[in-house]
Amino acid sequence: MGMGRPREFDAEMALDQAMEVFWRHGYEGATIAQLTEAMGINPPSLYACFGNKEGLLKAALDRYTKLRGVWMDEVVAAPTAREVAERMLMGIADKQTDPANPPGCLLVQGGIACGTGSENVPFELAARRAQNEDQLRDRFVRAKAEGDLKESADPAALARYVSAVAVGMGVMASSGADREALRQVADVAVQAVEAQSAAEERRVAGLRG
Amino acid sequence: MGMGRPREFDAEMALDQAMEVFWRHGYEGATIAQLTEAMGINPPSLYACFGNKEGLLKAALDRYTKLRGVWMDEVVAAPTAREVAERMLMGIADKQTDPANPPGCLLVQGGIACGTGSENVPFELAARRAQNEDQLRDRFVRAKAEGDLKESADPAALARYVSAVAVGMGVMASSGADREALRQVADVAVQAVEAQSAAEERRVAGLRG
DNA sequence: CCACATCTGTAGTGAACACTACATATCTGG
DNA sequence: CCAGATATGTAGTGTTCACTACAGATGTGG
Repeated sequence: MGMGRPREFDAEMALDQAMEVFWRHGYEGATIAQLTEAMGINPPSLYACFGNKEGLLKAALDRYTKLRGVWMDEVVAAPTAREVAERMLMGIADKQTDPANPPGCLLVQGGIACGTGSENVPFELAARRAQNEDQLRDRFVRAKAEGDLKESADPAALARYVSAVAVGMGVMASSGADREALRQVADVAVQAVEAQSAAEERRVAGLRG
Repeated sequence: MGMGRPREFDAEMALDQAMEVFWRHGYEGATIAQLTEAMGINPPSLYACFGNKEGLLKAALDRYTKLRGVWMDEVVAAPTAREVAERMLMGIADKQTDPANPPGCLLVQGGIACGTGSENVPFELAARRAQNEDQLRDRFVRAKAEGDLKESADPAALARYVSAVAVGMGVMASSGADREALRQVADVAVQAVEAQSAAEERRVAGLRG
């Protein structure tokens, strides 16, 4: 038996376009008409390929987090917790104001609150944000074990903190904050992580005695 | 001429109910049916009183920011920049997890991204968030003038930073973070403000020389 | 008690929404 | 070249949306 007519569009390219629509308008604000037009296909092709609107969102999120995961790996490869935070937040300041993309972060813009029938969309986004937080926490646990973070540091709290700042920056970016403003936020934010570093602790202790 | 039939509902009580619906479902996710049911009125009463859905949102935001403004006044009344940040972020940790309200912050939950026809809703929310940020900035300008913040401190950047953390905490709260988790974030965040204090600078300088 | 003005409840309005039936087109395996 | 399988484009489907026409109710000023 034959394997049927092949699809005439590139699913990944179409996903990139869908991602941008969700990114700009959010899940509920994005309409199937906008999505299909951006993807260059008709509704039946969309539904045959992705199931429904929520399936399309999940596929777009998979692609987004996959691309982002490569970058996050570079972030946590930084030698110290302080530099991890700096790379992460400075990188976010740049990425969230990159004119090649809609402002902000898809994991925030996608939908913080949704109406009846889409309640699990915010959960879905939260789960993806939590993955980033877990990756940061693991890195900070290592930093503490290595003596990079001081003994009293709480890796989970630090990871939550960096995550929270990242999300806050995303919201500010989507409401018009420019790159310089976000970098200033990142710069201040990093100082809280620095305050947890063992090197900083030793520096002050050395001055003291 | 007569002044017509008096309205049979309390506009402020109705607004409180509408506020909660917007808070929980966002602007686009909230339907007129949900709003009218929560407010205990019928659509014509809503439209006669508030114009349209967006007018109702603005009225709810006015009420929200008015109540919040009282609290913000207490926050900026703290004696030092560090304590301003601490009161603000610790208070937010508590308020955003208060079971009496939906989790998170209306100024974030209301709508970060919206569809065609509601583009100004995110702007409206951003403008209200900016008011808080301005109030913080003014307070930090004063703190710098008073010698509370060190000479190299940037009050605008600090205010943006505290605002960003507050927003990030709001998103985390709405996706299930509990009070203790938010307090940990606030605790770390405050340390960045502390690092900008003149007292901290003097303490380190005193140790050095 | 009457003219007028405003509110309220019922019952819709057209538009936009996510989604799909169906006929047609294009492939593979035999 | 045919049968089965999958994709595509056209043209809808029913539902839900924000919003309102209208008639009756309830107030004030004369």
